[in-house]
Amino acid sequence: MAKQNTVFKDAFNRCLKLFAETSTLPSEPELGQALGVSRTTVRAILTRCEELSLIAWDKRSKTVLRRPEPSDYFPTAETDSLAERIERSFMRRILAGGAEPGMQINELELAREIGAGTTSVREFLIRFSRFGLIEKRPNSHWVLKGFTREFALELTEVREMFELRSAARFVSLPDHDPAWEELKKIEAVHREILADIDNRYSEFSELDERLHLLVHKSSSNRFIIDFYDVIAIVFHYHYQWNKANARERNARALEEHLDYIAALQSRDPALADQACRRHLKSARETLLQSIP
Amino acid sequence: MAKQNTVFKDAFNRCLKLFAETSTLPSEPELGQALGVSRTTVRAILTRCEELSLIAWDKRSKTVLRRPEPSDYFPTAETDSLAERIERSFMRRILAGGAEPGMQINELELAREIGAGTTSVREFLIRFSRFGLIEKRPNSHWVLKGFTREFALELTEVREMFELRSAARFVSLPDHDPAWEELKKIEAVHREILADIDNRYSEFSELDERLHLLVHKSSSNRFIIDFYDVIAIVFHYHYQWNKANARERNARALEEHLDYIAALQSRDPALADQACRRHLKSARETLLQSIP
DNA sequence: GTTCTGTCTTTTATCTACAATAGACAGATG
DNA sequence: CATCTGTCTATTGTAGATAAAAGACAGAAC
Repeated sequence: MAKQNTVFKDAFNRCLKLFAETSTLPSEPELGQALGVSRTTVRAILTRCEELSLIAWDKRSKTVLRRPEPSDYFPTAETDSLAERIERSFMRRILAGGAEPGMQINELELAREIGAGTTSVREFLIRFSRFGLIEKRPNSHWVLKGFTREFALELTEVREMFELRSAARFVSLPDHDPAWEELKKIEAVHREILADIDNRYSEFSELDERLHLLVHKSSSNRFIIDFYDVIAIVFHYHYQWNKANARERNARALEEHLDYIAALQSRDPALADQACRRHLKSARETLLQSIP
Repeated sequence: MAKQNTVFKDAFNRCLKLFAETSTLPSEPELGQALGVSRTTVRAILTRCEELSLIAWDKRSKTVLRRPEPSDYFPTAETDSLAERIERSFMRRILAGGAEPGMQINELELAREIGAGTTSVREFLIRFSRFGLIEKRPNSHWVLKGFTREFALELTEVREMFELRSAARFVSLPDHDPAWEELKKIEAVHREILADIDNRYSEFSELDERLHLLVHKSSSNRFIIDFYDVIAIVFHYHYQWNKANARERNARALEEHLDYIAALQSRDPALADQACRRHLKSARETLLQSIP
């Protein structure tokens, strides 16, 4: 195989969901727009729909013939891009399987294990190297630096610098900036989750990312915003493997977030700075606790 | 060709220079150590030396037969790794040739122009993307974001945060830290260059990198240290294409460096902070002046 | 005349293959 | 017995090939 057709399969699945709403489909360019793919892919989707007798298609007329059934969809395992699969496999490997710092990483072995070509794995490692967890020895292997205490401290040091700076920028945003609107929405979701914390505490992870990314974005600095990727991936996988006391931890973090949000909304730099520091401090402690 | 033998060629050239000093060569492992290559490469070098009648080689005895001549060396053009060649070509292209922001970057075209395979170019672009000058549209082209005023401002904002933090860390380094020794050496070179500024002003660029990297390293933070790569590459190429008033600019910067160095040596955090700010401010202005 | 479709070309994503390089091991040498 | 050399194997760096996806263009349809 040269290229996986995951774009096609994923867009196909998303397209079937559209059928629930309308009986006639829009034009090819419009569909492409809606699904975020090119016309070439749209036509491939339509062709397949026709083959499955899901639609009747003749030039501009496209009529839905029947509701899609579960068996019409591609299995979700096939809709993930190769890069996503590699990332997941790799993270599982280095987080779950005893990954001692200093361990060597072998491209070929990794590729075989994941079932991908070496090129893809290699490109993944290059992209991943900016997270500071691995390092290349030229003409030789990669070295795993490990998710250690030092790593967490270095990460949070930069994170704190960046977020404090971003928060300071945030409070001085003009009133009409859409960030205020988004902040309100985020606040509302916080209250919803807190009201039903026992059932919904696990939604915190996603919300956390949404709030902090919003703050970082107000820095208008590509390096600060890009760095948030590092934070996001670390916390994302961190939440996945450290579930001890998740309910209480998340409840407390939600409260801190609400303080932080209120401080931002006050437009008072000193208040925002304080609230930001408080929250970052406890976020750091939480992260450090999970590291042996 | 599968892999360029630039490691061999470069090590071969460096090996010939060793001949000037000794008439008998050390063992293979020792040579490998000295040249920073594996034994396999050492043996390839020795084999070639033997072919050229440069040495007599029988097991452990390796005697130099004659001085190497210029024609024995590989041309320097062949000793650069492919990655270096790609970087240079690419930088020339986007800095010299009218590189408007928003321009599309074509992997295949770039590869043909540089005379490399697409894989290498692709990997270069992935690595390079962390410098914030290009961005990928998945399944489609790269977009050049351009060396703009905003870029320079965003870069310097982060640089200033990082360097101030590093300088603060520097003054609290223990007395026996080797950084103090290196700082002294750097100071001495500054004075040497200033004493003969008319002839040696162009050596400033390299010295600048040496000093700032030393400061950044004292942060002991991989993210701060890694970010210095971004600064270094920008200033490196910046110096190459903005030579107007280079003599005066560099002379002034050298003086500022000396103040900065003295402030660091004073171990006084407030003094260091001040001197650092002053120098960073003028470095930023210099950079901005060169952007239209 | 604008937007759509049919067709074709270009470019990316990925795999496979192979030379360069690193590295391992056993026997040789001092 | 420690270090070196001869030999062999494993892994990386790079090119080339190919299917998927993007996108360009002309003529058709509204």
